[in-house]
Amino acid sequence: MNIKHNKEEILKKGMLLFRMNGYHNTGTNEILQETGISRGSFYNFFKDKDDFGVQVLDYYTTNSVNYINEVLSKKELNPKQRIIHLFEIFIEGYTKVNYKWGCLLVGMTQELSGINELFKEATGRNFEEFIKPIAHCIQEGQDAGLINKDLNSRAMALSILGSYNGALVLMKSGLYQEPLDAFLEHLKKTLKA
Amino acid sequence: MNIKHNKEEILKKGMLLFRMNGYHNTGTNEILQETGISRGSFYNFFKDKDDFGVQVLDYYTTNSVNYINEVLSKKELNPKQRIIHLFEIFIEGYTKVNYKWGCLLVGMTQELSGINELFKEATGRNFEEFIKPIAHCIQEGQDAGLINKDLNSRAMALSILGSYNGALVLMKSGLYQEPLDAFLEHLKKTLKA
DNA sequence: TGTCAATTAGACCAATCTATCTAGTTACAA
DNA sequence: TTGTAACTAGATAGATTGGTCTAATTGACA
Repeated sequence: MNIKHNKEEILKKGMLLFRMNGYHNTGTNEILQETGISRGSFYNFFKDKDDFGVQVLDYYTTNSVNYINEVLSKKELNPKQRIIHLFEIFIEGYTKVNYKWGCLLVGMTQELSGINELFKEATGRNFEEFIKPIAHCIQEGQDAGLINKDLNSRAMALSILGSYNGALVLMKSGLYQEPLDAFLEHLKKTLKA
Repeated sequence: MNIKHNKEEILKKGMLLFRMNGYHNTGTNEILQETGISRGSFYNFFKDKDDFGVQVLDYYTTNSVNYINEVLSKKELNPKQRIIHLFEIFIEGYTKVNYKWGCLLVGMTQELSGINELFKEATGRNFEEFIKPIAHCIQEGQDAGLINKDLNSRAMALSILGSYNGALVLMKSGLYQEPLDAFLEHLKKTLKA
């Protein structure tokens, strides 16, 4: 009696494992064991581990960006409030899992972009997907006079996303909540009209 | 004819390898080959690979912080100018190696802090060493009225260091110079009196 | 029903991983 | 000179790695 699996559940589990334990530190055996899939099936779905890694990353970004779009389209808040709300939600999530997780995209960038062109292409492309909706919402805020125009919307999105990622790294390093609070303060100041 | 090695040259080479290729992606064999040291010597100097990793990280931080202290004590610049100058120098360095490197401390945090208590202790402790001199210089600038007091010096240092680290991640992901420029803009605005 | 491609199972493989172990060498102090 | 501890060399080990291979099974469609 063979068991059928679909790609998405494998990608989801891989996302979890890579995010918690890192790419090189997660073996294919662990993936097989955790998903209950057989080796043959895995290599039927994915060319190799790198191919799987890239697909996991794309899956992560797709889901994250969908969520971002959802939050950033809440009509009961103005554009500036939406941005702040978005990062408050994200940070609350990390607090709830005791600061043990990180952003998969940051992790993969750090671990792989320097040594593997396939992943470098993927991380750059995926970051662009994150930047787009944030820059768009900032632009809205700027047009409405709610957010200053010291930087154009893309540069401001880059600066904010960068600060956020850096705060997550500091959090994970053992500084916990403090850098996250500092980031939120910084964010509010950055957006000030 | 046995060859004598000293710990520092091994640490230096390990630093280079971990920084370029990551911790899990660098095997002990590669370390032995690159340093020319024998397996026996390596395990005479270091308890195991993790012990080596932590010592490499400490070595990296000690050197970096020494350099930071040097730059931040240049009397021909005022405290605010020194901070800006510091990050401009760092960024110039990354530009020169074609954005291929990253901060070892960020890399080790991302790869190891979530799964290894030894490294979590080390990364937190090492980040504190980076924060100290920066916060100190900010405090000087605030006392002199050159830097605003929207945040206390430590929180501002956290925010800046976080933003810087995040910008390096974006750089490495394939966005190259753009996030670095956005960071420098942000830095100047953050410090504005 | 018969056919065929997609999928699954898991044994197997070569390469690589970290770490240990023994034997030999060196430096230095008594 | 001898004793001792630090250091070096490199063979070896056992576990684990990513990936391949063959055979069996499945599902969809002719």
